[in-house]
Amino acid sequence: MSRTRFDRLNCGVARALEILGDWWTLLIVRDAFFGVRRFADFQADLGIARNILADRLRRLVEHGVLAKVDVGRSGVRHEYRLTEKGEALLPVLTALREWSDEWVFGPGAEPVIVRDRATRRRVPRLEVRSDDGRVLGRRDLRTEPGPGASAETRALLERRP
Amino acid sequence: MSRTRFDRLNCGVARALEILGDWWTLLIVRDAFFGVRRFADFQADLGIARNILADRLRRLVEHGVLAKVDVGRSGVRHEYRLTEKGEALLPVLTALREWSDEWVFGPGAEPVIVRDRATRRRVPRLEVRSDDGRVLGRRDLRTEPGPGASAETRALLERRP
DNA sequence: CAGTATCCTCGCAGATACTG
DNA sequence: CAGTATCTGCGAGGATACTG
Repeated sequence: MSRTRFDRLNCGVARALEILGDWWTLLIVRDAFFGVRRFADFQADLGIARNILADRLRRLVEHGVLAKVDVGRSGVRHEYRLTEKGEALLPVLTALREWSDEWVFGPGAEPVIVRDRATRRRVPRLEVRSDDGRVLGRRDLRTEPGPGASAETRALLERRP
Repeated sequence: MSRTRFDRLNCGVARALEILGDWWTLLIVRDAFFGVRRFADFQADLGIARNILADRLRRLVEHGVLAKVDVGRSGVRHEYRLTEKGEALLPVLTALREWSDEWVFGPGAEPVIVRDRATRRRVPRLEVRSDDGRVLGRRDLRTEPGPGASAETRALLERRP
């Protein structure tokens, strides 16, 4: 059988993964954050096959993460630019990079450092926090059905104390 | 040719994706955060094939995200529990869920609401912030080579102003 | 219950040639 | 330059049967 699709699942993580969850997509988005905009530049930087790249870019445009903009004369050049929806992925990429910096590369071996342009200081770690500033872990959180919860989601959450 | 592997790439996002970037892995981790611990429970909840689930669990244990714990008598029951490294993925899952809640489901249609157990209040959005509390977007950030940067990473970052 | 062993099918991906 | 078309194949993923 073919791959199970997640786009009907009543779960935010699943839906996001249906769009972003394959091997290449988030790397393409990362490149977009770094300022890459042209087909050839994505291709050269990632070493991805041209047809795969074309497919991923098309999907990202369909989902509104990137916008394909005609630039220059006669539509022979295009650029792929992050939309607002795309830029909203910054916390996702940041969280992945920070996790990897700490747990895969190890502290002190990060390939990239990110600073606030204004203050020149390193950006504080991305953490789940409460109103009053406490850092929250899994056990500090309580999940409950939201307005968009399906019956299954509701049942699932109630089974789990 | 087979898939390009990312585990030699000098990039945090790529390394993280080499571990987490397939279709199922982050959903398994999400379930673990929800409190799922048993093979059969993962299988029933996700509808994933048993051999694929076994493979993913093994990989997650190898990478230290989950720990396989013998429980009960004579090693006939096991549980998979999040390690510290695994729990450190909370921001990643949170970022994905929040992005999806806002941009895929739309505001007011979130399947799940997350509250701070202590205050009962909803958890503030995960945002990249500066020391002084400003919310930072892509253009507010400056990336530079870190201590673990390879020559390629260094060159890449310098090409991009 | 928690897997392993097999088999099978597509989808993902790479390589290359071609086109407006 | 920015793709499309075509070929090819590995392997991810699904289904099922079996086992300690």
